[in-house]
Amino acid sequence: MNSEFTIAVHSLVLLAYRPDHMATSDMIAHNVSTHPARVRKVMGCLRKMGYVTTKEGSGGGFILCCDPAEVTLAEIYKTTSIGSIKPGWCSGDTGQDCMVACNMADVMEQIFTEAEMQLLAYFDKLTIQQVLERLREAQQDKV
Amino acid sequence: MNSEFTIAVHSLVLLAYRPDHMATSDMIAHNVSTHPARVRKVMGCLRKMGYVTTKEGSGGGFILCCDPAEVTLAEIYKTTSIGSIKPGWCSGDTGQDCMVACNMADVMEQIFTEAEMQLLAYFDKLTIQQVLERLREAQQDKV
DNA sequence: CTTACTGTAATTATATGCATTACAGTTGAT
DNA sequence: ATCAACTGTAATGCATATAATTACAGTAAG
Repeated sequence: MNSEFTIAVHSLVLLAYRPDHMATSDMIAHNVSTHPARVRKVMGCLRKMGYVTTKEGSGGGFILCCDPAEVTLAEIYKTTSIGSIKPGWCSGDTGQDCMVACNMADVMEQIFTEAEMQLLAYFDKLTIQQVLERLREAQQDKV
Repeated sequence: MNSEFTIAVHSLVLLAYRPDHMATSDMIAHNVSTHPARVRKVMGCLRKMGYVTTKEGSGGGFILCCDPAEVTLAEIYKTTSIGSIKPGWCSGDTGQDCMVACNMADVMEQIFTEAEMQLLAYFDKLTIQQVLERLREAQQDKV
C-alpha cells in the first residue's frame, strides 16, 4: 500500500491533536519523519478534499477545517491510495490461445477490486478521532 | 501487494484446468508470462503447503494434489503474501516527545493488521475452482 | 550417459518510492 | 518596499524492492 495514506492520516491526527489545529509543513514533516516537500504534496490532496485550508506566506501553514469525528479513513484512502492493493505486475497474456492465460488479468483485476471494497468497508468505520483515541490508549499502555 | 500471490493462484488454476492436472515450470511460466525460475520458487511454497507434488527428472513437472474446490485464496495469501498490505515505510518516531509521533507507528500497525484480516475474510470465500469459473465467464462474455 | 526436468542461490536489470533541491508565488512584519 | 517565513510544484538524485536471468547441482526416464 501507498504510504501517502499513512502520511495523510498522521497529518490530520496531528492537526486534530494540536490545540490551535494548525501546523507548518516543517512541523508536520518532523513529527511524521519525512521531508516537508512530501508533506506539502499530501496536504495539497487533503486541501482539495476540503479537510484542511492553507494559509500562505509568513506565519502560514495548514489548518484543520473538518470535524475529526466525521472524517473516515475510507475517504482518505480513496483520495490518496485507491488501487494500491493491486500489484503493479500482471499475470497472463491476452494474446495467448489458452483460456486461462488470456483472461487471468481481467479476473484478478475483478478480485482485487472486490478485495479493496472490503478494505474500504473496514476503513469506513474508523475516523480520525478514533485514531487519536487509539494513540492515547497506546500511550497509556506504555506506562 | 506481493505478486507471488497472483502467480500462485494462476498456477493452481492452470493445473486445475489441465485435464492431466500437470505442467512443467516452462509451461506454467509461459502461461503466466514470467520466468520459469520464478515459477519454481512459488511452486516450492505451494509444495510445502501440500497443494502440489513435484516429479523430478525427465518427464517431470508439477502435479496438483488437492481439490480446487477446497483451496481458498486466503490460504494462498497467507503462505505467499502475509503482511504485504502494510507499507514498508513507517510514520512517526518513537524517540520523540510528542504523543502522536511516538505512538503512530504502533497504531497504524494495528490498523493494517485488522485491515488485512478483512481481506482474508473475503479471500476465504473464494476458491481456486471459483476463480476457474470466473475465467470461463470472462471468456464467454467476450463472444 | 544423455536428455529433460526441479531446487536454489547469486547476479543483473528495472521500476518504484522517498529524499532532496530549487525556485516562483504569497503574506506579514518592520 | 524589502525581508523573512511560509506554500506549491516540478525536477533530480538516491535507495530499496521487484522481476528477469544466469548458473549449476541434483534427480529420474529412456
